[in-house]
Amino acid sequence: MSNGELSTTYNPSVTEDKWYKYWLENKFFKSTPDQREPYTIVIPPPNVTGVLHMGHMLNNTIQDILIRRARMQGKNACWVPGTDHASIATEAKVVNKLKNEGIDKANLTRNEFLAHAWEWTDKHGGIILEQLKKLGASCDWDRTCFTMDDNRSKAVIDTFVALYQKGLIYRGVRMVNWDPDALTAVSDEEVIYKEVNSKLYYLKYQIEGENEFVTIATTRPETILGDTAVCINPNDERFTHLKGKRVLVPLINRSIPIIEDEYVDMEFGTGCLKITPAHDINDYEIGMRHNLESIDILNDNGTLSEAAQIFVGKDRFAVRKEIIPELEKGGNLLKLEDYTNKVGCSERTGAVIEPKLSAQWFLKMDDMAKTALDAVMSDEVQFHPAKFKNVYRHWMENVKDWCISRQLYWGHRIPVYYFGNGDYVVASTAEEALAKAQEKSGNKSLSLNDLKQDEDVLDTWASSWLWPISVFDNNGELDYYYPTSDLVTGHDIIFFWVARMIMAGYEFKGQYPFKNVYFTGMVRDKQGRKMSKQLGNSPDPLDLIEKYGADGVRVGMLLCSPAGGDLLFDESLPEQGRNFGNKIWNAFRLVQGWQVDTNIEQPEAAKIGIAWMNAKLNQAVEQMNDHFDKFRLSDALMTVYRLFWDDFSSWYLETVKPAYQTPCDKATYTASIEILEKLLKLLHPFMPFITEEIWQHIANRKPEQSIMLAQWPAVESINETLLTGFADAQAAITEIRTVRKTKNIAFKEQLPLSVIIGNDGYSTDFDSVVIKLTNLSAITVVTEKVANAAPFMVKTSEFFVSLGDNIDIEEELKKAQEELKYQQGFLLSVTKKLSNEKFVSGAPENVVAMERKKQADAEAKIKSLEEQIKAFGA
RNA sequence: GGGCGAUUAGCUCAGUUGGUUCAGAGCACUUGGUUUACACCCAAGGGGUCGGGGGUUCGAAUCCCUCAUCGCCCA
Repeated sequence: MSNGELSTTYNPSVTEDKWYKYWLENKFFKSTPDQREPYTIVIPPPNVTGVLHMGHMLNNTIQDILIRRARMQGKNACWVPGTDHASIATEAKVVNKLKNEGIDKANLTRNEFLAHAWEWTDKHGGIILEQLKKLGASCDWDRTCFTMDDNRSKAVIDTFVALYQKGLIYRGVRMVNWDPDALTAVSDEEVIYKEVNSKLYYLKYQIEGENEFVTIATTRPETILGDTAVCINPNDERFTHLKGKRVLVPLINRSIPIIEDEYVDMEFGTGCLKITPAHDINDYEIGMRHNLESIDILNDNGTLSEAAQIFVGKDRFAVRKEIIPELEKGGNLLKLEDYTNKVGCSERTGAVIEPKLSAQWFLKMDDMAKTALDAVMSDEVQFHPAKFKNVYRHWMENVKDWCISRQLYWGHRIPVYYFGNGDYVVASTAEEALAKAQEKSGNKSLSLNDLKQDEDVLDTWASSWLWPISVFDNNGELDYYYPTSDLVTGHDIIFFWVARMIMAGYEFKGQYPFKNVYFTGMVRDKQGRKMSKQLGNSPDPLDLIEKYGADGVRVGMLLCSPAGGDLLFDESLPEQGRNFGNKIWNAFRLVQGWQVDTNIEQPEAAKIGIAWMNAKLNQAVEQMNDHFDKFRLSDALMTVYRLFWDDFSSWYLETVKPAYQTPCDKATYTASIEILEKLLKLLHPFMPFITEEIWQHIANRKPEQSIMLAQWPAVESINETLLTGFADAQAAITEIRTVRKTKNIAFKEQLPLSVIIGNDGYSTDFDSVVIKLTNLSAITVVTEKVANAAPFMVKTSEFFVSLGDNIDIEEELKKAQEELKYQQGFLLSVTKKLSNEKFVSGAPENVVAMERKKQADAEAKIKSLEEQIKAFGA
């Protein structure tokens, strides 16, 4: 095949789909338990509501790199894909969709609503997974799981029952974060605090039986209707006279006590605090301490309830406006101040969260949290980067019981069954529940109709936390694949998900769920803004793939992704990835275009080039392995990037390539192909498509010979002497090129080079390479300085490019003098160091030896430069 | 308000136990280039008091203190 048949630019769009299909058809992604060591990743299941965004691209690129490398290392690589039902987000989407169709959720039964939700899920739920295929994700698709499919649901329900029986789940009335739009409690982690400009209202409460007032400050004047006390700090001398008295709530004239609690900040507002236990978490706690009544003035939808007495049925924000003129009329409004405070909003619906007292199910966290904390602090589970251990510890040490119930339809229904008088049983199925209920009540005539299942569903994370366990069948698979190897996820869900999976792992399997957690950063735009639909600053990943190829995008993602740090994405990155693909493509085109002539001998330069390239390759594999072990994936990529671009393309290929239209010897051709194949293997985890494309061009391969299944290169011994000698030759080559450039000497014009070999040696072994790459007529070893030449030094060896009439004495003299000055300064600092007795006695031997060598080298250079300057006639 | 982390070249970031390779990489930039694999390219360059100040040490980007700025998490 001549390279005329291959396009000069690589075109990903014609190869990527082809190879993905090929891999799928040959079931290369499939994993079943066998004798090999397993390497397992469970995907962080994307929401069924979502579409692929840049965060997924990053996350899944990383997982695919890890899984492909593990596969090439001969491990049984298993990447389990799946999706998450995302109860509140999905329910909100479905409610919205129904609203647009004129259907009100309130008019639907649970089952009718669920039918709509399932329809929605079936239609949209798999979109992301399909999109991941475009990225090249090598998931075992036969294992695709959904958090609400039968097996996963059973696991969640059984877990609830087991934890309940262990006494870890309890029902309690607690202050929860209430989302008045979604009509459900949400977890602390689902509340986003936003800074808003609001007002601080100063309100006067009349002291009962007196004509005196106390003033309190609040941002939420409508909540006064739920006040059950006014609180002062017992140490506040301004209010000593108020102790033991009562005040009247404005407008409704309810008499409430003045209580004392050190919680009150004497500096803030007026130093008097109104207490509304039903609608503020701190007030609730004070209320508990002082046995205060809680008056819940809000309905679930955020309107005022009968308990408020006035404004009943009006939304809390409307009341906040309307109550002000009333207070003013009653003489209760002292003043208004502008104020910025943070308001909690629902992550899902955006609604302002209302702290609300509510009966919910809770899971005790203390013991589980302790085990999970120890696991991470002792590095039994390793975090990458480790800085997240701190964040994790802080949360774990302050963990609160987990509110696991949600007032929604979409999710796993709580397996609690009530029968008569609020009594209940907990069981996996209604039938079991009935049996338990009959026993508990002693009433054998109870029937299924007498049981009423709890209306609520479980928090989505109550299924996600089981994910590394529940995705495997318990028929031996779980034992083989669990614990999994690595987890790759965003650091934003360290508490939601990672912490809880670790808890679940120890609680249910007695072992960690994964050995390593790789935290990715958040993908931001060039200006550091989070990517969002509202801002419109997020590129569509599929458009990017279309434009730059999946390989290009993968490389682009990785180029800007240090572990855990946010990454500033911009299109120059996938562009760089695409360019790299093109570089690889053209290097291949060059090699495969060579005509092989078995009769010609291998040139010396080629022989050296091959030996050197192999040494470089081994060195790079060693470095890459180290980077992979430490989860420094962008460094691993950069290592192979430079190996391919700089060492292979710019140095190796230039060294070995035959002159234009001349054939290549057999040995060089074969070695070049072997080297290229190794490089492709090292690149494969990062760029699966182009590597397979070229791999298949190189030879006719059977399916089982796919590069996907090839062995990751082993590290062979590295010839250090060769690397050093070649590096010296490279330094000389660069110097010669500079001479050509500054003197405007065309490459075609041959030049003679002379060398005086210095005391640390210059190996003439590499002369053939130097001659070829700089087009020299000859290299001559001399003992005297050469006149009319441009001099330069590599280490202590002196080189002379003879220039004849091209020489500019003035300029060379100036250069030499500058260099002399620098070397003298350098020598001075080294000498100073060496004459410091403390340094010589205190520093390690090798460091001192190094300094002595620097000294000797500098002295040699100075001597040489001085002679040179003399020769120039100065 | 509490905690955590960061600050290194124009930009994004490495820099592992203080000491060869310690001031680096990629991109960007400058200059030159149709040397037929690649202009999605080649070659050669310029560029940083390692946020400020203080300290420990023979030696600090690295350890300690302090100030400044920014970011994140929690309340």
